[in-house]
Amino acid sequence: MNDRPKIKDIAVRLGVSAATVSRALSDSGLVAEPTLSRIRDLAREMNYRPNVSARNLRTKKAMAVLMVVRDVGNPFYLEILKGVEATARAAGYSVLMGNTENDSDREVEYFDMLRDGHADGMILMTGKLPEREGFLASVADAPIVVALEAIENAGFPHVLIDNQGAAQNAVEHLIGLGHKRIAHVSGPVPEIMSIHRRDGYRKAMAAAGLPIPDGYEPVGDYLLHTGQRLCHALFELPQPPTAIFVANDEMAFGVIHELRKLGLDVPADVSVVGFDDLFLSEAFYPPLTTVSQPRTEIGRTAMTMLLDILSGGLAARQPATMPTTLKIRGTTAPAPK
Amino acid sequence: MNDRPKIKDIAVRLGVSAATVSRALSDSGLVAEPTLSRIRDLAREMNYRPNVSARNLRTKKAMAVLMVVRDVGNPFYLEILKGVEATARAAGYSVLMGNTENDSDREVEYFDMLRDGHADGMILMTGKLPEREGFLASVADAPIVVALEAIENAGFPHVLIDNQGAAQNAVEHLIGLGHKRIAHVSGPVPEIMSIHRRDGYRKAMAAAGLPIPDGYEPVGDYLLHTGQRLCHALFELPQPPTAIFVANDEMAFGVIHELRKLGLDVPADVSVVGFDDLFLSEAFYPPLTTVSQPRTEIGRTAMTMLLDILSGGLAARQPATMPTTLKIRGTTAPAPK
DNA sequence: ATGAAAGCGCTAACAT
DNA sequence: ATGTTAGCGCTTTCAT
Repeated sequence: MNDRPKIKDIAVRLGVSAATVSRALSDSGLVAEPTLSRIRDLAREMNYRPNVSARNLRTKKAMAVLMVVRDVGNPFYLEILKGVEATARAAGYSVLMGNTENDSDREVEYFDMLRDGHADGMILMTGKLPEREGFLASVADAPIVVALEAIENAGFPHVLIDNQGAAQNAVEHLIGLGHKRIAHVSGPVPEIMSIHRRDGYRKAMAAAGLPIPDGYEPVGDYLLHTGQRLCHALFELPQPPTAIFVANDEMAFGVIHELRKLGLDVPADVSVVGFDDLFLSEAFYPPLTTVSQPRTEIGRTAMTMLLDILSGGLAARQPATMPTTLKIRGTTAPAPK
Repeated sequence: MNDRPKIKDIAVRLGVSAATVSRALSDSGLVAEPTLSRIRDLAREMNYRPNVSARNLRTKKAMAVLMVVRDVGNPFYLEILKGVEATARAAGYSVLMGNTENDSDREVEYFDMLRDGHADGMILMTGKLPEREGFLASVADAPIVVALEAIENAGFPHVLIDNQGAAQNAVEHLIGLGHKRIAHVSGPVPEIMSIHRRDGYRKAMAAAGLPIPDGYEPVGDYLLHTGQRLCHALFELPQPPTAIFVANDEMAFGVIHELRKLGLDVPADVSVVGFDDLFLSEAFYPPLTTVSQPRTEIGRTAMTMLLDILSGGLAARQPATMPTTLKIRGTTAPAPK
């Protein structure tokens, strides 16, 4: 296992030069037929694999891209990864996963991996840049595509969904069902994605002339147990809601779980809408009404953009916006009397 | 971004040799104090990062390990990844994710990544080796740790759970509740993990003197919709079960979803036990009774073993067996009259 | 304690 | 169409 053959071994055994072997193995079309086959055959026979470090050093490419997310633990990212991976593989790139856990140091680390040649480009899905002065300037011309989240004023190409529109649409569905007291469990709010979804909620409420009472917009963090906690708080208000629009499915599961503990029926007493459409959302009970995003497609698009940049193309300056659909399932029903 | 400083840049600016810079930056303890600090300061100031390809080429190490799973789409692996990653990072290694989707070609590809220097070692979680003659021999002495699944006759160190014992325990719980007609939705059955879980089921049934009627052991593949399909088939049998032990949570969700469609109540009409304890299993309705595995711990242990091998240590020859616990929640109840 | 020089395995000019 | 040569950026003998 450890005595890996190198190009020179093949060259010596065949009485040709290392360069010829290299050329033959890289489909350069510069090696003539008797030699070509002999080299390829022997390479296969010897189970030859080019040493990536040597090649990368020479070509200054890693043929790898970095996909950085804020939490690998969130299955939501997995399908995006699949889209990214499929597209990357087809182009001969491999994909490295980066996990920041919202830690600024780790964010920096992944940017460093770009600089030290670990990867050639990056798909960033953590709505922020490391908090260091001058950081933005130092990476402004790096091959980076931002997906799902937005990084403003950086000039990076983006792949987005219309969070505000989708949220508004979801809340309108609730309003159409006759709900008046609709609360919103939001994401971490300084972040753009959370703000957009909340804006959509507010816009729908305003358009319908519905008030947003104090305490109707608790701020969450996309985690299951936070959904539980915030739901509990909501029902200690003097006027609890009859419907809740939750910023993601994971928290929505927590909300529904807590509702059940409180003895409330979903959707008879309280309607719930989520956002993401996780693979379990339909099998959940009741099947979750939620906003579905084309995740694989998002991954594919982001990677395609990145490949474009990597091959010298100029990336689109306006973001690609992917369509969402509201999946109306079992957690929403007409408002109780 | 593209004009990355190299060791020589630092050396020139400081009037020292490249070798000294390299030594200073690698904590070799061979550089004296006035120089040492000057080098380190300048390196930081210039934001220097050693080029990994050059370093790896020279040292013949990648400082990376490969974690290969059969389906990145399964959230089950994410927590294991977290354990692996934490341990790896602490030792200065990064972790690459490999996804085989049960495709033999892709399996080979990841083994190749070991040979071409992409990674130094591998944590394998796909209960099988690529089907090529002589393959086992060709990788027998590679730094590989097998986790969750077993690869027999290969001499690789393993991190396992007692699948059979845990399964048996789960079924005994059902039996203790008075169930007689207990079915088992298994995993893909030529594979050892699936077989062990099924053996546990059979053992418990045999010990209680309970028969396993025809059709009571449908073979699945760990996927949600397969759980649905197999559950449906189970209830077309002349004597349907009153309890089902399902080989993983994902299929268990499908089973429960289907049960509901069939108008059957869980757990009043049918009890269900899963295996895995996914992060959503408790928030599911009813909260899923299931076998919980120490996932993070499994990842940590596997990576620790791999580090040990990588640093020249001899790996334990007998597998590390991690404890499981049966979480009794809301999907199991006494057998209906 | 530091420098000089060699070389990891590969690819890409530049010859021929 | 193939060989020769140089060098990617780093670490590591071997000198001094």
